[in-house]
Amino acid sequence: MDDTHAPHPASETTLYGIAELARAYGVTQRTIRFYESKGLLHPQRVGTQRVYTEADKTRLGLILRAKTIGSKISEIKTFLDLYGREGEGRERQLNFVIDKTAEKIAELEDKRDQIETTLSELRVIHSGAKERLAARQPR
Amino acid sequence: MDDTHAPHPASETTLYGIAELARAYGVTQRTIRFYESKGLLHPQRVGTQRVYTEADKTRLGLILRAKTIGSKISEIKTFLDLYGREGEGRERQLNFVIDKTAEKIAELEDKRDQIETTLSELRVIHSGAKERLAARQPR
DNA sequence: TCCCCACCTGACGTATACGTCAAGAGGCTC
DNA sequence: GAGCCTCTTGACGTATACGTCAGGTGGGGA
Repeated sequence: MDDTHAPHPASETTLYGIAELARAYGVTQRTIRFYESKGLLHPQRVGTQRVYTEADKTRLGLILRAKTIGSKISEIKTFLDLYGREGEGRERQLNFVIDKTAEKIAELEDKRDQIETTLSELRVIHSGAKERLAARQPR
Repeated sequence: MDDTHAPHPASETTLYGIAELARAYGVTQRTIRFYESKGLLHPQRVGTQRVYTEADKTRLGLILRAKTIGSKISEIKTFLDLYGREGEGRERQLNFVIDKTAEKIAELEDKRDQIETTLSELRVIHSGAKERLAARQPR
């Protein structure tokens, strides 16, 4: 019965070292430690070493996605809270979640629209340049 | 015939001072000068004072939009070149424009998709919280 | 003419997001 | 048990994007 270290099933109890996690997302270990220092991650420890669960991994994924869509790290903290705090039924909490999500939604919709505008402009430039190139080389 | 300073038509020859331009976009004069120092703007001068044309204003608008969708200033420079360089027919230029626009388009489409993903998640959280709040207050 | 106002150019300060050593500890292997 | 590898915690360095003085200039208005 030597299945104590079976790594394949990637079940809910799979654990990761910092190096694995870093490779999984293409970030450095320094980055992961930095996020922890900012209160975004709270891995367990085995002695001094950090051990990450599947949930931690998911959380890091959310952090990185939040970053690429333009959130600052200080904002990401409350952002993550929204994902985690749904369950809380206290009225103040609910109102907080409702307000903050509405705010974020409006913000992201605006950003998406600006991206769409830019996209259509870039497509015009792109196809225009292609046509002009084709015109120079009739065959 | 004292129409030498008619400011209303906002025609193509309307000129702006740095203060007006700053107010128009809600940025500081420092920011505008900073962008100039990075080669993003090239206003005319009257003595030492900067004078901006309608084209300069449009350009600043593009810069700010590029910023909000996540471009770094060093990237914005080549980005602006794409908008201006369409006319150039030299083959290398055309290929450069085609490649760079394709690159940017792919990048922005990816970012837009991540925003859409986040938006739907936030909408779920938002309406979920609203329902739960309604359930606590039957009337 | 004096003064204020808006503008100018450095130059240094600041917040964010990490990168990069330095120095040390625990575990594996030969 | 010596070397090597991976991980750890500081601590300082760096790039970006401005903010914030300090000190100076030119044009009006009272």
